Amino acid sequence: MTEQHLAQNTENSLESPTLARRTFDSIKSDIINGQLAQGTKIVESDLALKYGISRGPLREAIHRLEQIKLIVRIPHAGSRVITLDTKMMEDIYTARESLEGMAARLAARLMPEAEILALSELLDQHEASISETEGKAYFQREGDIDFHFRIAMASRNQWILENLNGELYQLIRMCRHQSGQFPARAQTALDQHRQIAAAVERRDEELAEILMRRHISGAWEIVKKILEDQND
Amino acid sequence: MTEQHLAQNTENSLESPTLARRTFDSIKSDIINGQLAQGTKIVESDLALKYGISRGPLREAIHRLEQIKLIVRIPHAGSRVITLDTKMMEDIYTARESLEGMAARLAARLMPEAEILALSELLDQHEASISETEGKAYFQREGDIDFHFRIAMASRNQWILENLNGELYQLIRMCRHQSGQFPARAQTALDQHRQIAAAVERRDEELAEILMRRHISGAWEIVKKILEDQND
DNA sequence: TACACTTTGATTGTTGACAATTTATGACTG
DNA sequence: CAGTCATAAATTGTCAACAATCAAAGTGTA
Repeated sequence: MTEQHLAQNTENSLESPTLARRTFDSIKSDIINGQLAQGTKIVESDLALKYGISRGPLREAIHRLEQIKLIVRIPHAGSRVITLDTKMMEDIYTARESLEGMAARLAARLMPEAEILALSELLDQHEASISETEGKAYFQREGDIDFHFRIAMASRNQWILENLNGELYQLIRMCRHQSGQFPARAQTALDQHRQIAAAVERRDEELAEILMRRHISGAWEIVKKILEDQND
Repeated sequence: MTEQHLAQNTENSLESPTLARRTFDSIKSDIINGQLAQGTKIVESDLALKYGISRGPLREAIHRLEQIKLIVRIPHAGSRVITLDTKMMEDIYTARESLEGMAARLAARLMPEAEILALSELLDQHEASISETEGKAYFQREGDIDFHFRIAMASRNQWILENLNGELYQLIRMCRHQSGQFPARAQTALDQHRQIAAAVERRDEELAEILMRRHISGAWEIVKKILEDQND
């Protein structure tokens, strides 16, 4: 277990100049893909040993993880990996609906033609990947996030971009991972993405926002059902 | 200068059990009300001395200040107090418009009657404070934030609440402070608040959201003018 | 004089030890 | 036997010293 983390560290050592940052990345992916289960108690000395570093940088990593809400922390009492419940996910999807709706509006106003073209090509790729023999569930997920990421980028709004990327998408990724495979909604999602892209291309801010909000609240309805079915 | 901070610390020592947290609060208010000017270089050892603590907890405070975007930080190069420019404030007001619009919608759906009543009484107080001889600019500002805070609370959405309180309002407070006194827009704002409250009372989600968004984008237009006038 | 290089100084990143606090354990008492 | 208090273990919070890194001052050369 130590070896894999060492490998990961040396692998990331180019992109993250600081030890705390690299550890943050490591723990983050460990949480997102479930290697650190929800509700796990975090003991600083144990984790420091596991990742082969001292408590100082580990502490910094934990604090950053707390800020993006992957870890819950109580002074003097310790910290645990977050446990996703339905209410929290609803809050997150609602906030995302609001923020990404605005992002779509801004994208319709500001996105350069070249980027719109590239977005359209991305959707073509997705179309192709759906036609291929399935099993590309993972690819579809990342493709979905990719589309939403580009809209967020196009908003040219730093605050919205950072919060979607840094916090909301992470939690949604985690939720998806824990909930296992999702139903084959890929075609529906792609159609909606196309409509949104079309609205952006027509510079129809109002429509772009409305469609994005519908798209996300629709996604939430499905996630919600899955979460509720799991609680049986 | 040391004395005031010591006083502040002992004052907060009941609510914040940890030294890092208290220092975080101290530096935060120092930044917001301008005692630490924008763009000031932050030197850890200096600040640690100034606040009478070690670099460890100070570092934690700085990291949290970075997360709420009051401090900008570059690895190995140090950190500075943020400098508010027009673009950043526009991003923040836009994000706020989106989030608080959603909050108003949720408030219209979920706010209990008792809270709506209390909200109405709050607005009565504001009305009274406006009638009084002026000079209550400070009070009006805090009153304004109070109203928006209650709507955010009523949304029952933890994520939205935390982000409005923890980050956006802080930056807006800071911007207001730096921009000096604002024009006497109190009556206009109060009227708009009343309309929003009325929409919430009627459980008209759509209208509540629209009115809130107009209210905030209107506020931004005014702030924007002031900021642009300052750049002469 | 301008430019590249080296070296020095200052500042951040990291570490391990120490202090303060909480939680768990167990004895004592009603 | 239940409940409460005191003690002990484990864990977090804090500190001061050490190592790594960056920015600037200074030196030498074309």
